[in-house]
Amino acid sequence: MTATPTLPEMCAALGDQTRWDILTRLGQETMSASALARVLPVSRQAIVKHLDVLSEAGLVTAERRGREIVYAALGSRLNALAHELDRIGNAWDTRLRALKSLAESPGEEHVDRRS
Amino acid sequence: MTATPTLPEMCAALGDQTRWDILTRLGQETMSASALARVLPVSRQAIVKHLDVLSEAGLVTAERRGREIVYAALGSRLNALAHELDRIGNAWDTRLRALKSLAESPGEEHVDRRS
DNA sequence: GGGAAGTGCAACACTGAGGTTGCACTTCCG
DNA sequence: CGGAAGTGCAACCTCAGTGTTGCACTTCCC
Repeated sequence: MTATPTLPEMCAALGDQTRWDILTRLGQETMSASALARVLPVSRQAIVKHLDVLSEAGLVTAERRGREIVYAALGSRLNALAHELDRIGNAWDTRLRALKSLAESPGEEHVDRRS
Repeated sequence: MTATPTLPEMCAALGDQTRWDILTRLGQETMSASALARVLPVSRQAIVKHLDVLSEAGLVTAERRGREIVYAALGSRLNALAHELDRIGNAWDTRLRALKSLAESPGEEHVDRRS
């Protein structure tokens, strides 16, 4: 068990569509890298790299089964991350409420920076 | 309010150290891009780009205050993401438990794919 | 008015993430 | 044995993300 990945590292591991495709499959049934490559529109080597990232993040387990290696999605790290994010989100909002309750200056114009 | 970002998109927005630096600051006090640039070791333009990403993900709010734009960290989206991740994590683990309880074959060798 | 502070826009550079292909090696099994 | 299936390793390519600099424009305020 290597050092627990940092928060940005965990999120980065989850910040890729292909990796979610893999995780979704592995959440339904355990599969090998080759089996995943047959199902997903990427090469086996690409899948292996993603599995390495996911393994490093503690999101999948690898289990050798004779000639192949079977992977499975692991929920515990995801739950741990969820708890941490929830805690942080609550902290932000409580601070915001505290500021608003004592400042509450009018005439504020909201800006939409989204394209 | 644009379309809600997908799960990988949300995670990708949170998968960068500099953005967490920004969010941490904005979670403590509202600041402008220039103010953040004075505090963090990156240029203002880099900060602006990050703020665009964060705004797109609904993680910060922008409020024009005269000549400057003040940003604040917003927890609601983070909480929503946390709930979704928690739900998914639980689903994975229940499936794993179900499989293990009826397969339970011995002689399994665990492989460590981490470097 | 005019300078200081803040933002907006554009062009550019660099690195790393994601993906591919090719080949060698191990393992299963007819 | 020998082929099929699976994995391991390495070189390579491409592009988007992160960051920079420079300049024009708006806003505040002495």
